[in-house]
Amino acid sequence: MAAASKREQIIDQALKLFYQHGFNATGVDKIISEARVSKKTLYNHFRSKNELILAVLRKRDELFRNNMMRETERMAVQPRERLLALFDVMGNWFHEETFSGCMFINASAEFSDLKDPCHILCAEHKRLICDYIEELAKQAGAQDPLELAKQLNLLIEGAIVNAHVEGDLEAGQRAKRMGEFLVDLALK
Amino acid sequence: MAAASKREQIIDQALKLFYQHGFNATGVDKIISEARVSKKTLYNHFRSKNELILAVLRKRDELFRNNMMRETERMAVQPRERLLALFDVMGNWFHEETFSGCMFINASAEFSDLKDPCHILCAEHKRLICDYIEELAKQAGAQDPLELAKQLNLLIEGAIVNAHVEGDLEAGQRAKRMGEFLVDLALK
DNA sequence: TCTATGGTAAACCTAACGGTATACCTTTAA
DNA sequence: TTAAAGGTATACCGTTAGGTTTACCATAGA
Repeated sequence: MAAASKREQIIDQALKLFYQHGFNATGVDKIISEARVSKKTLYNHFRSKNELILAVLRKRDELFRNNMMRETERMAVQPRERLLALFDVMGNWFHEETFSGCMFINASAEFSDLKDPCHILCAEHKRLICDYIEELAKQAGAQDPLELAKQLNLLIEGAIVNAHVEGDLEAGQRAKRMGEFLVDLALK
Repeated sequence: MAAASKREQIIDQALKLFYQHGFNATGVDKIISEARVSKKTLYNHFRSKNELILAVLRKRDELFRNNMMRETERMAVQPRERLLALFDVMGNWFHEETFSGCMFINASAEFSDLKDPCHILCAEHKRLICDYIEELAKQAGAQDPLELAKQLNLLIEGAIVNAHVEGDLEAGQRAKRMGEFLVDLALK
């Protein structure tokens, strides 16, 4: 099998395990066993477990944001409606069986030092999501697109935590109702 | 030294370490060394590391909510103002040097199974906080105190994540502005 | 005064951790 | 055809994990 494919195989399995059980709780032995590769192969592709974690987070960021944007733009056409569709996309995610919170919030909990490369990647991910919301807010003609984006982003993060910690699957709808007020306010 | 005191000593040090570095990343050897007790003593008081974690979470819940209520009620007298003072209390917390996010959100990330005793305790903590906000909302004469409480709770959780993951210390103020809007709406 | 009780240090247990080394096998391209 | 590249399994490394055991010491209540 091609090297690139092995690499993806490792990342994909590591992503599943890290997401479901956490980073420190998941050993490399478990990863190679699930990915059906040898330890040598893993260490050929990644210098250390930490490098693998970074690769996993980068892939997750890519997958998550692509999916978020694709779904949002599929569900609504007008910018204002797209801002609100964001909450529906989140709500659907909460209802998935494998939902286990936001991987980047989870990672920040385990790598809490703000200067830790993993934590930096998490902050970057959140910033990119905020950028996307700001772009939608601009298209919708918001008075202060950045402020609206930060507000909606805060609502989304609150909803994710609500859904994960308290198991409140309706958090997406609640956040959407709150978001509607803010969007109306920002667009009027 | 009295037994009860040793127990508290262990819990206090474990709390610091778990909060700063996470649960799985903190070994019992580190805890006993920092708490200056022998391993035997730790295992006399706690059946396992997991039991210690539960004890730590219970203590953190008690300390955190007591402080939250005390500070909120010290900062404002009128129920409406107390609802908003909650965000100031959070904002001040974010600015503390030792701030490392919400310990219960962090714990939920490492013990992601909803049926895990640790996760259950985290959900309970969040519910108790919501109960307190609901009580304030009732006193303020909100039309739907539970709904308002859930909304403000979501804002608080969003602000905590914002502050921790992105290092945005102004998240408390942003959440307060959003909260003001919702409180006005719920009281009119 | 005696004896639990609960403390101590330190050795020890097994299992798992992240990571390396060895030896061999398969694919692929010059 | 051959040799490099990258795969495999497996054994191994030192360290650390959670947890137990041993032997001894200090205090306090009957």
